[in-house]
Amino acid sequence: MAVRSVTLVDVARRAGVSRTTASYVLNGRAERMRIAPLTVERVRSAVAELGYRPNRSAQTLRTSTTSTIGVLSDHVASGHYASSMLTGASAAARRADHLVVIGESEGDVDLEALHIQEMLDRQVDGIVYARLVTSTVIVPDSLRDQRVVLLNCVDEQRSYPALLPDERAGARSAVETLAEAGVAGDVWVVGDDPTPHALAGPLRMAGIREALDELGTPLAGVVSCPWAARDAHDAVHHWLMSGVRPGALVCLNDRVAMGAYQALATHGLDVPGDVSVVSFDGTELATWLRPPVASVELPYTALGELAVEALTGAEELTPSIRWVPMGLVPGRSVPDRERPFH
Amino acid sequence: MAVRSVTLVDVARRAGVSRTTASYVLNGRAERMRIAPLTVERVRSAVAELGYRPNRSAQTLRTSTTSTIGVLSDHVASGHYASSMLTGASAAARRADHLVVIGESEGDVDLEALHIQEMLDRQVDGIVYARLVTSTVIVPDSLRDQRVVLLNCVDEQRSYPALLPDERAGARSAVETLAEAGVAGDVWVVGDDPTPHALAGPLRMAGIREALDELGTPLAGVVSCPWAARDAHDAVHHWLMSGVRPGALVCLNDRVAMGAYQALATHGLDVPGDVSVVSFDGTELATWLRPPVASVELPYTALGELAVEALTGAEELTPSIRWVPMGLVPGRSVPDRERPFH
DNA sequence: CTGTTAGCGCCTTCAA
DNA sequence: TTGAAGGCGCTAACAG
Repeated sequence: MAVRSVTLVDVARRAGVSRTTASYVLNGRAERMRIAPLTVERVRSAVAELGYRPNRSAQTLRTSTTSTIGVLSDHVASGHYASSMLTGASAAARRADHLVVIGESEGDVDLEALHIQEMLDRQVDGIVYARLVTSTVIVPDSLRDQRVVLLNCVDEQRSYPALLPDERAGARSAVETLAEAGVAGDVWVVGDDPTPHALAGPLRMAGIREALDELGTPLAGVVSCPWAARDAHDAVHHWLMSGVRPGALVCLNDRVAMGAYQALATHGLDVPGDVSVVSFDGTELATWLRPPVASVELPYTALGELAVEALTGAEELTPSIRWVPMGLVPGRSVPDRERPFH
Repeated sequence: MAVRSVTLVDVARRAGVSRTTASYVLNGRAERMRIAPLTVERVRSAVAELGYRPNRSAQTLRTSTTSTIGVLSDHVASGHYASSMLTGASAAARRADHLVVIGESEGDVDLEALHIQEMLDRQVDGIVYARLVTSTVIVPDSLRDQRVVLLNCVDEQRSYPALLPDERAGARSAVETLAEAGVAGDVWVVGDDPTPHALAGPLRMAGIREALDELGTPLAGVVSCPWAARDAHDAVHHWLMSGVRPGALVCLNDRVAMGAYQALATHGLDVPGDVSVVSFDGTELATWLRPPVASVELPYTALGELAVEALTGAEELTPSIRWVPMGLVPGRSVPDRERPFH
């Protein structure tokens, strides 16, 4: 334990060179300093033989950098699927030889402040400020002048670079999926119920409307309900009671789709035989439904990766919004496209 | 940015004392060093007025401690609900004035080794070695002689402290729930299909058998299937085709319960009217089903908290297994207990 | 290419 | 109580 670890001096001695030379070699300045290849080799071997590892704290004290990225979130690490954002962040960090430290505020501003303080004290090289639900945020003052990237949120003043799921484009691809299957003629939306500060709902609606417009097909109607399985079930059930028989449903998230499925089943309606369904979020739940529902996926992993890449990369950070593409998790909730034989 | 931050010297000067004194005050040695209360006060104010924050790297360089805990996991951060372990870890760390750094190996040993290296380089004060699925592991050699706590796993040699969900007790409470509702007379298990290295299945089965034994009721039977919604549906559907009409199902996890629900619905069986159901894992899925299924919850948050508390606490770490209680997420999948009127 | 020198900010004797 | 001094391990400018 306290075996006094191997230091640069040891390496230098072993390689028969000066500390300076050893340092240069390890910092990739051998070239510039025109150090003999043989010398470089000797240093390298010494490092290997001794199992030398630079002392990060010493390096930090000297350079004020830590090769560490902080990820600050409200609930991202907990409960939900959104934590795959951390997977993306961790992977990207690894690639850049960085490590990720996390801080979950659980929506508590004071807790958040403490985490920020801890991270700044540790001189993280950058901070990802993330939200579980796409929203507009007020970035704490303590983060001013720090390297920050907003993930799944934007600040009112647009003074930070932000990464957001491209919900509009995602919504369009949902509609296109229906169109390709030839069932875009009678499309209903289930779940329109914008939560304050949540941006996804309106964007999804906008994308759906746009796509239908281009197809020259009107939106048949909207069934409003909160984004929860139970509420969706009740709303759709009630709605179906009125005798409507929709051709296709666009559910604004997977839980809503689950509720809709339950109601459709109660009414003896088959998916995709009688009704086609597409959904949003692309959670595992989508694949568990029978049949699995085609769902426009929230690109959490990509968001995490891009945020960390921006922070670890050399490019300057400039205020901007970057829309990250959403993929489509295929399902069997839409009929196979009729393929003309030729 | 490079405004040369406030250092201890500044504080000392401002307080009109020596660096030594300031240091003592900040490290809680004022008492022992018999420093005048007034002096202490002056230092405290100086700290506040200057917004002084000790430089962590300098402290680390000097003390070899970082107030940082590493959490190493295979997939815990990703996709699944298990990430609430990180919430627990983060919260416990915060309470102990520590921060959590994460490393996700994605099941790759080399990647894991790299993360371990990074963490050790940064001199984390302890490491949580975690697994998404309860399993037996081989702890990497590089972790020997480090402060390590195993979370949701054990090593063959039992040479580390380990935290495991108390599956047996959890299973017993599942059966008790059925018994209290008076429906423990015809209990079937759905999902027995032990994955290699996964420990939960056998423990759950054992607990169920024990509890039934004590009730003097035999286990009616077992429907085997992998722990997936689709497989469970198919297995239960097939089984019901044979005409069996079970009184109660213990599903070995929530996805299995979901599949069972689907099959029961197909056969016109009502939950809990015709069949009672209890399940395991306590994921959100359990609450989304109709009716929500009562589920024995995996205590991920508690596991995370306990692991970090063990690491940040003063007590010595000794090899052991600590069984962490599993709560019951209530549902409406079991009839209300008949309450005698009196 | 190399050795020297100077800190980075903090903790911790030691002698005053 | 305090000032001086050493050192944690490393980087980097500078004069050979």
